[in-house]
Amino acid sequence: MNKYRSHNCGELTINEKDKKISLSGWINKKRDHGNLLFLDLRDNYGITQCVIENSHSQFKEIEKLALETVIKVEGKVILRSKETINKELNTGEIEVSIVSFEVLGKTKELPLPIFSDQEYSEEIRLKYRFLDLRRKKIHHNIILRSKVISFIRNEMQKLGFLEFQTPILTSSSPEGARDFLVPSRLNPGKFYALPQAPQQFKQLIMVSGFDRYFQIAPCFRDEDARADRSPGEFYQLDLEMSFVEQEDIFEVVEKLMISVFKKFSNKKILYEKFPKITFEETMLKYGTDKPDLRNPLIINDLTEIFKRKDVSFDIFKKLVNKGSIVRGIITKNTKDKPRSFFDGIDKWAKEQGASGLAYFTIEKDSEIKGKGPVGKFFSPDSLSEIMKISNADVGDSIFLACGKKSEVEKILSLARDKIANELKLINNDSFAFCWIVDYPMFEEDEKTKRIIFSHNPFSMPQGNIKNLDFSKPLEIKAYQYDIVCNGIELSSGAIRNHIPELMYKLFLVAGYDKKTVDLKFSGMINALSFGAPPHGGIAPGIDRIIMLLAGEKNIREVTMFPMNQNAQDLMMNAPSEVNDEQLKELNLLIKKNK
RNA sequence: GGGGGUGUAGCUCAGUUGGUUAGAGCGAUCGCCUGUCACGCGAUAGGUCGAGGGUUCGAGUCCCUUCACUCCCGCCA
Repeated sequence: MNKYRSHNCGELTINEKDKKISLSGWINKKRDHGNLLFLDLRDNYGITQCVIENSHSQFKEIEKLALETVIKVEGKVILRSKETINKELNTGEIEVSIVSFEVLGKTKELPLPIFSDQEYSEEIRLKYRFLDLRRKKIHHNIILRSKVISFIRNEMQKLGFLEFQTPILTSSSPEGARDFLVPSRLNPGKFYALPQAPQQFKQLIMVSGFDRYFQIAPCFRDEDARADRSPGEFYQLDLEMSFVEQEDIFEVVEKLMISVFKKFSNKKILYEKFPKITFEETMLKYGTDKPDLRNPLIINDLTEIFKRKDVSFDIFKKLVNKGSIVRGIITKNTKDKPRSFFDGIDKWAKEQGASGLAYFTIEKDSEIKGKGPVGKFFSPDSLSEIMKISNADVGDSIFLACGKKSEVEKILSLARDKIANELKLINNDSFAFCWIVDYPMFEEDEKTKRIIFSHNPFSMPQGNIKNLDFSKPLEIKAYQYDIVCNGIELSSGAIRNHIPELMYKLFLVAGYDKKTVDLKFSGMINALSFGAPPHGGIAPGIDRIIMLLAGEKNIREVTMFPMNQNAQDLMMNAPSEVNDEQLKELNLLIKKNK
C-alpha cells in the first residue's frame, strides 16, 4: 500500500462508492462556506472535490491552508446528490468526505495564480516555470509533446528505422548558422561546437551500413529568437535512409505525418497526398518558400501589362523600364469593401517597409473599367488582359506591388497573409501540407555577388552528374526539398551527394578549393571515399509539429524549460559567470568591456 | 545591429486636455456564511507608477536618456 495515495485525483467514480481511499495533491481551489468547506485537490491526472464540515476537529486547520499547498487526504468516497453533480469533471459524480489530512508541502505566497486562464508576463512565467507548468493548458501541451514523441519513436521503429545517438561535442562547421562553442581543457585554445544538426554523423551512419537511422535530435544554433524559434536549442526528428530517391523519403514522411496528425488532432488534413510545388513556382505564386496553402490568394506576374501603350500608370512604368517587376493579388468580389479596407492594407504595407500597394477594383457598366485611385490608368483592353492572367472577374479587386523581385516577393507574401486574415479566408480547422522541391543548388549573394550554396552543400545536384555545366551554376537544381504545413517550415531535406569528385567540383564553384574541403569536411569526404551508398534524409522540427498540433503560435508554449529572447534561463540563471579557476583551466581570458 | 509594442499593488489591468489623498478584480490577512464548483458578503493591509534626468506652480500623464520583457527585420547551410 502506497504511503501517499490509494488513487490519483482523476480516477474516482461511483465504482468506488463508500470506499476508504487516500489522495495526495495540490489544493487547486477552496470554496469556504464557513461551516462547510469544499476543497479541489489536483494532481497530474485530474481534480477531485473533497468536503469537510465544521464538526471535524481539523476544520479550522484545513480552512487556513493556502492554495497550492500539497496535502494528503484520507477519506470516504460518497456519491453527490443529482443537483450537485459536476459534469465538467471525470470525478464529478462523487466527492471525498475528509476523515483526516496531512500537509506534505507548504507554499509561500504565490507569484502567479495557478487556477486561472489569465495571461502572465513571460518574465514571471519563465522565472517560476515550475509553477507555470502546473497550469492546465501548458501542462497538457507538455503531456501532448511526450505522447507525440513516444508515438513517433514507435512509428519509426515500425517503419524499420534504428535509433542512434550522435555526439553533442563536435566540431565547428564553416557553413550555416553561428555555432555554440565549448572550450577544450585538454586542447588549449581549441573549441568544440555543439551540433547545428547531426548532419555529417547521420551520413556517416549510412556509410557505416545501418541503412535507416532516426533520432529525436537536439540541435544548437546561436541565432536570434522568433515566436516559432527558441534561442539555443530545438529538436528535430532526424532521419536518413540508404539506397533511396526523393520519392522514397516523401513516402515515409507523408505516412508518418498523416498518422501523427490524425492521431493527435481532429483538424482536417486538406491534401493526404502532399502537393509538390517547385521552388520557382512557390516564389511566384506565394512569394515565399513556405506557403500557407489554406490561403486561397495567388500572386500573378503582371510586369508585361506595364509595357503596354494603353496603360498610363507612369510611376510603375518607369520602374519597369529600369528592370523592376510588378506582381499582384486578386481578391474575389470585394467591390463593396469600404475605402478604409483598401487604404488600411496600403498603410500596413508601408509600415512593413514597402513603398505601399497600389489597388483598384474591376467594374463594368458599358465597358470594363478600373475604380479606385489608380484605376483610371488602365484601358479596358489592358484590364481584360489582367483578368485573363489572374483569373479575375468583374467585382474583384487587385493589389499591386512594384520593385525588385526579392522585394515584391516579400511584401506580397506578407500581404497574402494580411489580406486573407482581414477577409477571413483561412480555415483554421485544417492542415495543408506541401513539398517544396527543385531548390537551386547555388544562389548569388546579394551583397558580395559571390556564388554560395543556397541550402546544403552536401545535396546531390539534379541532371546528368557526369556532364553538369558548372559554368552556369545558378541553373543547377538540387535534390533538395522542404516540407511545409500551414505556412510553417517543418523541415529541409535532401538526397545527399555521395560522390567525392562531384563534391569537390561543387565546392569549387562556391569558392572552396580541394585543400579547404579536405580540411573542413575531412570526416565526411574521407568516409565517402570508401564505398558510400546513395542516401538521403530529412529532419522535421519536433517543436513546430507540436505547435501545430497544440494550436499554439509560440514555441515556448510547447517547451518545458525555454530560454527568453535574450537566450537567458531566468530560472536557472544561465548563462552565468564562472570563476577564475575554471577560466584558467580552460586557458581563457575574459576581455573586460567598459 | 535596426524598428514596433508593453512596463502602475503579489497577479491581471483602469487611470480623461498635466490638477487635491493613484483605483478595480483576483490573491493575501481578519470576520460572517452548510451544497459550492470562477461560491457569496463585509473589513484590513499592500504602490520608488521600471530606473535616471528634464520641462512645469504642479508629472503615472509631456520631453530626453536608460533598463527589462515581447513581436518583427537582419540572421537562421
